[in-house]
Amino acid sequence: MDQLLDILKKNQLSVTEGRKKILELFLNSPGALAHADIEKNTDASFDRVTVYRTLQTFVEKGIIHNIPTTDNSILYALCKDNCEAGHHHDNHVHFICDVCDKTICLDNVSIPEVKLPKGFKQKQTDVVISGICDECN
Amino acid sequence: MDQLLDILKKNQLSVTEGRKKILELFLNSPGALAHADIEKNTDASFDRVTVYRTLQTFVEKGIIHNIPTTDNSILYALCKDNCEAGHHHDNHVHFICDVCDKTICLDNVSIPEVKLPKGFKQKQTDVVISGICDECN
DNA sequence: AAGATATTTGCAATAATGTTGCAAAAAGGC
DNA sequence: GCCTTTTTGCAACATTATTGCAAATATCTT
Repeated sequence: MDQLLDILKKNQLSVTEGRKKILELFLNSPGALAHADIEKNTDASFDRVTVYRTLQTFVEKGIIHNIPTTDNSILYALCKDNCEAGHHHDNHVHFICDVCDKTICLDNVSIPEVKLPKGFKQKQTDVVISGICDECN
Repeated sequence: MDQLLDILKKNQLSVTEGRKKILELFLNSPGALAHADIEKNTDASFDRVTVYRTLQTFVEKGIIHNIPTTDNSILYALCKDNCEAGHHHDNHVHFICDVCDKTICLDNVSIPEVKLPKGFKQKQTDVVISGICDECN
């Protein structure tokens, strides 16, 4: 029943206040979160270091993944479906709204095929589209 | 004849040592550069602040553009062709090599069309592919 | 080419962001 | 409930980025 515990246990993580709260944030957030967002929304109940380490752990376990940005920040978003195995399958497009500044995972929009020149071996493809999102339009 | 002066003057920028040297770095670099790379390669002849401001100016003028990354760094690369007008047209794919860690602009690989859900307005599309580049393969 | 004006640079101070070691606290197993 | 393992928080430190202002440099004018 409790989705939080479920996810944590599935990944062999001890259930702690910090992890629960941060994971809850992600579950309730429509878009991606930056480290700063998380610090804000946990109203300083955790040490900065804990947030760093929790995010790192979640990425390693495949609970969240990070999204490329053009500024010097890291955005994190929940992995859907079958990422939890340990390796990521984030084959969806990320959208950044220029108006509300939110980043959204467009789970239904899949990454198109890209043909690379000879000699290049392709492993991961990230697509980030910016513009105006449906809510701000 | 001097490409450096040409670019700077076209963009109504005063020609200074710093700008010349940094722009030269970009012209001689096959891939993208991070702020740290630039500081290294100018062997501390400029203040860090100058580098920051120069990069910012170049981005504003459309001489360089920045490339999304999943770590907390900003990569910059020269804009080709007709970016210089002021707004960017970086419709090429960026490739990050997992081995040599270089980022390369694949000018010949164009960004595929992506259909967004209703309500989304698309402005800029960035595609970042990681894997192994032709030199490391 | 020299002076006047506008722009750019470097320094210093400050802020923001990220990392590491270690002892105390909390979680999981029995 | 006790013991072992894991996680947290603190402190100190390292790195990266920003701002104001005076000095230096570039451009313009004549």
